[in-house]
Amino acid sequence: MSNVYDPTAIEARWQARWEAERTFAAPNPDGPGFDASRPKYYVLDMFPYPSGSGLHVGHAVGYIGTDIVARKKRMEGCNVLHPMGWDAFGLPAEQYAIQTGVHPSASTATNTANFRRQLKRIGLSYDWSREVNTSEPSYFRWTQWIFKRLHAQGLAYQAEVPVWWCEELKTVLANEEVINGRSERGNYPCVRRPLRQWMLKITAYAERLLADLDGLDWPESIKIQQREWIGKSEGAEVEFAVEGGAEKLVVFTTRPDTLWGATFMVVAPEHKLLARASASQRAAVDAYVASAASKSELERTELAKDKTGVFSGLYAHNPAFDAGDPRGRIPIWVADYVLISYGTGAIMAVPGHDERDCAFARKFGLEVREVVRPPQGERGLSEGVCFTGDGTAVSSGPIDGLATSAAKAKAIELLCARGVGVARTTYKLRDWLFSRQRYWGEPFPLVHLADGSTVAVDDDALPIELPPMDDFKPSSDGSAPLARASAWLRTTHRGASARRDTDTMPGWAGSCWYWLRFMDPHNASEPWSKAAERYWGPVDLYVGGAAHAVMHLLYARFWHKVLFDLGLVHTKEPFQKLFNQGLITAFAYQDKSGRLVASDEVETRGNEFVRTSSGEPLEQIVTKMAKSLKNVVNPDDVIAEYGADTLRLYESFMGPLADSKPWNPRDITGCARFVERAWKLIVDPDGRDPVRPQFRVDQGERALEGDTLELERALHRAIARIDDSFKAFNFNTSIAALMTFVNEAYKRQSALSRSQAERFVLSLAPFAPHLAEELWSRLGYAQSLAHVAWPKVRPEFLEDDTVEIVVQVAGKLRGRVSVAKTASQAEIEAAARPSVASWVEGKELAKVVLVPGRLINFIVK
RNA sequence: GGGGAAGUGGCGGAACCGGCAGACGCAGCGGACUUAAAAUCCGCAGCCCACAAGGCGUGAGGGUUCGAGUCCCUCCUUCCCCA
Repeated sequence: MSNVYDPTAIEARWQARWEAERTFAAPNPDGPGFDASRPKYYVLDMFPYPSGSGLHVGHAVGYIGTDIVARKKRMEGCNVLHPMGWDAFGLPAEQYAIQTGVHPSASTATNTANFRRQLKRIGLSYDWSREVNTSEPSYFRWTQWIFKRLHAQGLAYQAEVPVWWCEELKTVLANEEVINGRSERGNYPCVRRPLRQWMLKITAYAERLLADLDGLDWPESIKIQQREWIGKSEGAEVEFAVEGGAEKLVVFTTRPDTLWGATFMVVAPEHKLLARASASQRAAVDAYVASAASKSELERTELAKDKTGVFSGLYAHNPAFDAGDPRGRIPIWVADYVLISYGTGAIMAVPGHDERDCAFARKFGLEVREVVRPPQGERGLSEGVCFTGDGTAVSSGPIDGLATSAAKAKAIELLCARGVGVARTTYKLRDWLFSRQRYWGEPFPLVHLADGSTVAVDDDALPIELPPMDDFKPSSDGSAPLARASAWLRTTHRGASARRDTDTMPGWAGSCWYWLRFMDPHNASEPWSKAAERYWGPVDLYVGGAAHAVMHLLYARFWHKVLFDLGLVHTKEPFQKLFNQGLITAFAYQDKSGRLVASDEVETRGNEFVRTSSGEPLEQIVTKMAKSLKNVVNPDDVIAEYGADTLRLYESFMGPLADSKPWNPRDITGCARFVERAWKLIVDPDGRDPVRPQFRVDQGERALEGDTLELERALHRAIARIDDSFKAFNFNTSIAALMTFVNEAYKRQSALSRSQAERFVLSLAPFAPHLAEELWSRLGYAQSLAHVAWPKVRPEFLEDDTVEIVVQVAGKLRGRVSVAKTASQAEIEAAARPSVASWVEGKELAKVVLVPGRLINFIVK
C-alpha cells in the first residue's frame, strides 16, 4: 500500500464503492431497508438544462453546497433524499438540430451523459437510481397527465394573444429572440400579432400565491420579487359611457378618489373601441396603431421616453358628473403607454395626480385639474408639481375634505350606488402563455374533433409521444412543425376521427413538478404514490440561482397548489426553505478595442497581463462565467490537476454560498496543501502502515491533559464552527476551522489521539468525502462513514480556564490582561488597572464598563 | 424603468446580540532543510512614521453610543435579475 496521497486513485475507488454499495440510495417507506425511526430530509438542486458545453465550476458550487448538507444530514441520522435529473426539453437543442441536423433526442442523450459523468466525478452523493429526464416519455407522460387535470379544472384555455411575428423569417419568435422590435437572428423587423395560444389561468391562484409566501423560509428578496410580480392592487372598476354608442369604456383605477380629476381617457392601440374612431381622425389613428405594433412593451412603457398618442375623435362621459355637465365630457385618446394586456386596456387619465398622465397632458395641452391637496409642507399642483401621494380631496363634490383613504371608500360607495362602478382587486400577474409552435417539447394531450370541440385524450392514451421528424423549422404560416407530421396528426378519439393539437408546452412545464417525481420515479401507474409524497414532501431545502426567483418558482408553486386542491399532494407549498447560491465570476481579458481574449492566450508579466502571442497589453476584468466571454473553467480540468476533494474545498472556501465571488486559480493551491496536510496528519507518507502508529487501535486512548486537552478543545471549537456554518451556508468558515485544527495538530502531533483523529476525519467528510472515507478505512473501519454519527460538540471544551480581557481607556485599546474565567468585576478591574496606569493617571474616572469575558473600558474625563 | 444584492489589506474573505478589525487562505518577505532549486516545515506581515511612542484605518459624509464594519440618515460605486 502506497502511503502517498493519490487523489485520482482514491476518488475513483470510493466513487466505485459508493455506486456498488448503493451508499446514497434512499429507500421509500414501502421499500426494503427503510427505517421509519429516522427523520426525513429532502434536499434538492434546481436541476440543469443539459447544454452542449457541459458543466462549469459556477454550476458546481450550488451542487457542492447541497451535497455538503446532504452528507452531514445522513451522518446526523436522517433519511436523505438527494436526487438529480435533467430539464431536457427546450429551444437550444432544437436550434442546434436545425443548424447541424443532429436530432434533439440524440444531442440530449450525449449531453446528459456528459453532465452525469461530470457530476459523478465531483463525488456528489446523489441517489442516481432516481434520475429523471423531462424529455423521456416515461416522464412527460405524467406532465401531460397533470396538464389534463389543469384542463379539466378549467385552468387551461385558448386565447388570441399577441406574439412576436417575423414576416421575413415567417415565424413566431419568443420574447427573448426579439430585441428592439427586430429579430435577434438576421435583424429583421418583427411585429406583435395575435395568434391562438394555450394559456394557463395562474391568475386564479394570484391571491394564494401571494398569501402563502408568508409562511415560507425563503430569502426576503425573493419573496419581495414574487409579491412585486403578482402586483396586487386594490381599487375600483369604473364605467364610462361613450358618446354615440351603447358600449361602455371600463377602466380600473387604484385612485377612485381622483375620478373628479379625470379629464381625458386613454385606450391601448389594440383596443376594439378604436374601430369607431371618427372619420376625421381615422387615418391618424390607423397610422398610430400600425407604428405601435412594432414596439415592445418595454419601449412603450419607458417613462423617460416621450409620450406619443393620437386623439380618436371620440368622447366619454365622466360618471362623477351629471349627464350634460360640460366638465364630464372628456376626450378619448389612443396612446401606447396603455397596454391592452394589462387591466382593461383603457385608463381614466388624471393628469393632476399621475406622472404619466401628467406628461401626456402637458405634451398635448389637455386640461389638468387638482383634486387632491397635498399635506402641509409638500408641494402640489399649485407649485407645478404632479402630486401622486395621499392628501385631502378638493373640487370633488361629495368627497371634498376627506383624506385619501376615506375618499377612496366613499367614491366607491357612490359609484356602486349609481351602478357605474364596483370595488375591485387586480393583479399585475397575467395568465401564462403555455404553448409554443416548436418541436422539442411536450405535445399537448388534446385532440380536435370534427365538430370543432377540443377534448383531452384518455389517460390510457398517454404519453402522446413526439413523431420522429428531421425538419424542425417552424412553418411559414406560423403553425408548428408538428402540423407537418401528417400521419401523427390524424388519430381517433373514442372511435371518432380526430386531429392532434400541434403546439408543444414551454420549457418550464417539466420543471413544474419534478420534485414530486423524484419521490417515486419509477412508478408506472401514477405520477407518484400518495405514501411517497406524504413521507418526502415538502422539499426541505431547495437550492438554485436567484435567476429563477420569479418565473420557475411561481409556476412550480402554481402547479403544486392545483395538485393540492386535487388532493394529490398534502402540502400547500412545494419548497419549505429556499436558498440562492451566488454567481461564480471569473477573470476575462480585453484588448484595447474591448475585444475579449481567451484566458489561455493570456500570460502575466509582473502586474501586467499581455497576449502571449503578441505581447499586447490587456485589461483584466471580472464578469460572470460564460462561453462567450471565453473564461469558463471546467471542473474536469481542476479535478485532473488537484482532485475532486480539492475542487470541492476550494469552491466552498471561496466565500459564503450566497455570495457572488471570483474564481482565482492561484488560490486553489491553498486547499490542495490543506488536503495534503490533513492526509499526512493521519498517514506517514514514508511509512508502511495504513496510519501512523499512534492511531492504531491497540495503542489505546491517552488521558485528556496537556497538549491532548488543548487539541480536544481545538477540535470542539472547529466542530462548533462547522455546525454553525450550516445556518447561513458559509462553509468557507467550516474549511477555515478545519485548517486551524490541522495547524494546531501539526504543532502537537504526538499528542493527537486516535479518538481525535477519528472525529476530525468525520468532520472533514461532508467537505472532502473521498479523503475522509480513505482515512476512515485506514483507521480500520470496513464500512463507509456516510452513515456514521456526526461528532458532538461538548460545551465544556469550548471554554478555557482563563480568558483574555481587553483593556480600554475611553474606548481606545490600551492593553490586555489574562484573568480566570470566574473572576469578579472587582478582580478584573484590579488586574486591568496597572496595565493602563499611565493612561488613567491624573484623570477623573467617570465610569467603568465591563463586558464579561471580553473587555473592560475605563471612561475618563 | 422597476426590483434585488453588495462595497473590509496587494487578492478571496473572517468578525455570533454594537465590544481586540483583518481569523483562514493566496500572493509577498525571512529562516530551517538541500550541493542547488522545487517541495516541505517554522516564522513575519493593514497603512503612515527612520524606529519606538503614537496616529490613521471597514466606499464618502453626518448621527446615535462609554464603544459602530455592525444601528439610523444622505450620497457614491459595482454586480445581478425582470420587463
